[in-house]
Amino acid sequence: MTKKERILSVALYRFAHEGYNAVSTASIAKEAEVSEGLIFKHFKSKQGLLDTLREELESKMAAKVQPVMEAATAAEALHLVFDLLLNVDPVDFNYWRLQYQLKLNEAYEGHRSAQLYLDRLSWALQESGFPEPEMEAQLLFEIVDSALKRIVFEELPEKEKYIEFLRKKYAP
Amino acid sequence: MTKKERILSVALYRFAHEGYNAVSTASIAKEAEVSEGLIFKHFKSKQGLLDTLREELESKMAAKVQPVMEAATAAEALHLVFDLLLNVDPVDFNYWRLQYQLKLNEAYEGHRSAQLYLDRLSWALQESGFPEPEMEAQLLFEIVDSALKRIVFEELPEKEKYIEFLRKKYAP
DNA sequence: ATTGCATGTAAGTAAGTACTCACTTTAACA
DNA sequence: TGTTAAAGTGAGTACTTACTTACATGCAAT
Repeated sequence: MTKKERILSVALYRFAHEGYNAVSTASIAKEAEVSEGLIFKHFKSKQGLLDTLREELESKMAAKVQPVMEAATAAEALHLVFDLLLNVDPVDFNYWRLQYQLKLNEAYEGHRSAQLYLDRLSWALQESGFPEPEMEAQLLFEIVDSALKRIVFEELPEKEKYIEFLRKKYAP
Repeated sequence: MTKKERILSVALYRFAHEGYNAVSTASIAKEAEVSEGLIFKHFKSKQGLLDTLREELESKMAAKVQPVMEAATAAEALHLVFDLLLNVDPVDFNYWRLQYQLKLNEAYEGHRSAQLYLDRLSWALQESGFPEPEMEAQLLFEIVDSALKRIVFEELPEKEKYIEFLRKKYAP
């Protein structure tokens, strides 16, 4: 692990758990055992450090969603939505926690890709015979999002049971 | 409006929109047009100011949930869950936004009263014939919570339509 | 009248903030 | 082997932070 990677790793953990503003560059440097100046050599500013983490986060999000976007049939797409929840890698938990931190403040641009995902859900639900596919898609989106949140914050002990319970409602 | 109330009002708005750590006592004092020292006279510390807001928030939450807890029948309880969403007072939006800020970090003690609310939903859903009332209650809780979130962050334009869509699923 | 007390302010303080700068070390390569 | 560029440091910068202190004002009760 290079020093640069150590900075990123510490920053990800601290930003995800305590929030961007609560964490100082000095404390990141100390925990990563590097000089504070090195943070600014590599990332130009504290915001630049966050931006780097956000880029990593966004590519992870895109990869996660891809199977649903590329599924051959509507039924398969709906099935894969729940696989996505079953397969969250604990190594990535802090990236998702960071996402929930970022979503709160700034108007956060997950909007563009989120709309494509919503449209895809809407299409799949219509194909599957749901009478109000658009609202149903919005609801399903919120359900999956809140389940993901509970998973990464380790508040969902009976994960598998709960996900199967959800799946029955949309992809029986 | 007394100076004390002005401090609380500015702090609520800023904490809710920007987050506790991003807002300085100096900037609160300036916006409320009082001296910075007065904040510490009244609230002892910045954390004390937040605690005061949190107490107000908690009593507002208890009042919101009360009708559901005291409903005579299960069907009425479920019906009232959605009224709760329809009747959120825009004047209180910042209190709910603050709640979503606080929930993220600290382990936030909404847990005790949340469990009572969950038990109540579980009971109502069982009475209404849902086969898995506990998971269904958990799900309903998340659905209502995310709808409230979208309402107070003004991301739900067709509020009434969406709430009726939800109500049909639980209290037809 | 005088005490006491809550409300209020202006001007501090020490510690912490993000960030810079002059400098040294490391390591690949002509 | 000497040159070059990146990686890395540690001590500084100007500024902001939460909080304190000394002092002023109005006002009710003794």
